[in-house]
Amino acid sequence: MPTHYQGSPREIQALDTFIKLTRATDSLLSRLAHRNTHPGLTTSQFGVLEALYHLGPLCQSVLGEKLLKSGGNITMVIDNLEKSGLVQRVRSTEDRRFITVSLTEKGRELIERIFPGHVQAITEEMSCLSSDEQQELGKLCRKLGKGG
Amino acid sequence: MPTHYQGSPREIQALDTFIKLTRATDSLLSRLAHRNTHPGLTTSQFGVLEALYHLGPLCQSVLGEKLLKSGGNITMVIDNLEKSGLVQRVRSTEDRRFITVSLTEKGRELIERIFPGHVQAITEEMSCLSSDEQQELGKLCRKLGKGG
DNA sequence: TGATATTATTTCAATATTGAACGATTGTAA
DNA sequence: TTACAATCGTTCAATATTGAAATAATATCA
Repeated sequence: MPTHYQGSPREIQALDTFIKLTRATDSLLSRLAHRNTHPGLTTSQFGVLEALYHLGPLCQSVLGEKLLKSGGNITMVIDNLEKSGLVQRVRSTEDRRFITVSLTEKGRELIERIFPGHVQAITEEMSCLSSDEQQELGKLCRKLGKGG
Repeated sequence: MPTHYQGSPREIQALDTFIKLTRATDSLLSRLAHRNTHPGLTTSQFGVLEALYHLGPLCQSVLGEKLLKSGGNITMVIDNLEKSGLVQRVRSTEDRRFITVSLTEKGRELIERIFPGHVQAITEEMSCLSSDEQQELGKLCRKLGKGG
């Protein structure tokens, strides 16, 4: 999307880079979504299962931090995963404010089964970049992600 | 988020790069959202106004392509912008399937007023990367966005 | 011309997402 | 200890988002 914005060269470059970044990410996520790499799960649900799979049981607030989502959102996504029998809630006995969310057997079995296909799809979609380019992209994103 | 995934080196690198990319973008967008650079507008609404401002009047399907959103979504976002009096719908007379969406005076005045602040916020958030780094990031994103 | 396919938009159900308000619980400090 | 502050999760209203089904209009082709 061209912008024609009359700003300083620094602003124009920042805006141009920002647009390329967000469009590339949107486009990549959209292509991945259409591969149906996690059938029967929404992207958010898949993200929660993946986090619990790799990090172990987590309370909802930590889950929200990891996934960069609000508390209200986590409550709803966990609700739906719980209805599907993929995760379980256990209220902590030491501090009764916390609820620990963990995978059920069904949830673990599911994420273990579909995760390899997910990785393969990502690998294919990233294959337009060489190994060196991926390395460089990762480095720049790491720097940008931490913020100014 | 560490993954501990036992895949080929190629898969591990792709997954690592993918995670860094999506987290950097999420984090950047989240930081921008908290700057309240488009008060009273959602991010989607701002995106529509911005597109119409830079590209001129567009029909809804083209708007959906530009913004990478579904038709149903565009209908709702335009509905809300129309209620706010920021855009107007006009059904095409040549081909009555099309609806042209354009900015109202109020909409144009608004986007003209808030766009500079939006650009400034982006410039500040991107300032952790040098000009050369932004150039490089843009190039890599451009390549990735087009897909494998 | 008439049947069929394509395209643009709307509608709907389900889920996501946020921010604010709220209740429950725990920590803190006078 | 008692008031106050902070934290965790839920609820709610509004909007977003998708995909599928439905409608309307146009294009194509036999």
